[in-house]
Amino acid sequence: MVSQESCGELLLQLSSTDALIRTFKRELRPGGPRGGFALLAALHRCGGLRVGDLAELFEIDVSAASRQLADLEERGWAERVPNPQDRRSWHARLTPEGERVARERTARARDLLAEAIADWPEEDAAALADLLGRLRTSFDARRVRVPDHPSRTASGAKGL
Amino acid sequence: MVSQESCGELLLQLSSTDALIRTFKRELRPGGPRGGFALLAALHRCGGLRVGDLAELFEIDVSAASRQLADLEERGWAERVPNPQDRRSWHARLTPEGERVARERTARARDLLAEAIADWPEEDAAALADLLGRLRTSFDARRVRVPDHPSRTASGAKGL
DNA sequence: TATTGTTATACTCTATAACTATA
DNA sequence: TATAGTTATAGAGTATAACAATA
Repeated sequence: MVSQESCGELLLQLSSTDALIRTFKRELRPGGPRGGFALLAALHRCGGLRVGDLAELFEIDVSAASRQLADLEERGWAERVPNPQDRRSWHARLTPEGERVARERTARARDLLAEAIADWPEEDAAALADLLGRLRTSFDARRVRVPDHPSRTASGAKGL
Repeated sequence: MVSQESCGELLLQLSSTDALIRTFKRELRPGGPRGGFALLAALHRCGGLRVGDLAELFEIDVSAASRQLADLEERGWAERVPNPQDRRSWHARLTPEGERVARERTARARDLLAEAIADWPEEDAAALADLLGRLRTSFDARRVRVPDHPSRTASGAKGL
């Protein structure tokens, strides 16, 4: 059980992290396309994903995921391949050029982060990543228990 | 020094946290106004703040902060009081009704978070809050070293 | 009838630029 | 001339709703 004080403090830091992420994204933007970079990274990491998977991964509506994927296709970075098991859906995957861009962009983001926490001990960075992962897991579990979002069934990939 | 692997993993978890925060905000929205809740909480916590302080706190442009504050004023939750030392700026503060709303909304957010991490040990929640705070500090320090954003001088309140 | 996905539309939020007022 | 803030405008991103196709 977590005390009210700790929850309040964590809430505060999450708000601060929201601002941090916004700035991080903004600084990552110049010199490259912005919309759908997160999708690009997910496809780079996970390989073939359906539109519904992407929507669930980023907790956005399917329509938003569809639009972002279309954007990646227009840039020649992603393509849809037919899904023989279910012809309603497709598997989205990166083109070779998309893979190249994904690698380049991911490296830039990682370097930006590395620069900021250069003086951190290794174990702190690992601990933060671990705790954030568990926070996401706890939140996803809560949403399943409270079925206010019937459109989200929490069936698929969650890791990113 | 943090390894490339840890940085990559942390980057991944930050992306996931971005999605988490988006959902958290969305679930907090119904039953109340959305825009500017973060400002409301900041004013509730810090008391009188200038528009520039708010912009810096949330890493948004002054114009965005100005607009959000105007929104709070229209709802009767905030007001500007003159600053005798510098008549260009004002101190924004909450009205009694604004204080009430801020308390109610903060409590709801805290409960939502508390529900999600109910089975966490106290020390993990505290550790996560601490690490997120240090992440923000590290990022702010980096931005000062690399003066690409002359409009941000990193002089004021930073805690939220 | 339920599910997967697309498109059209409206809304929220932010950045940029031009502007006013004060230091 | 520099700083604090406001307003107008444009852009990015998301949600809602209506729709088509398949299971």
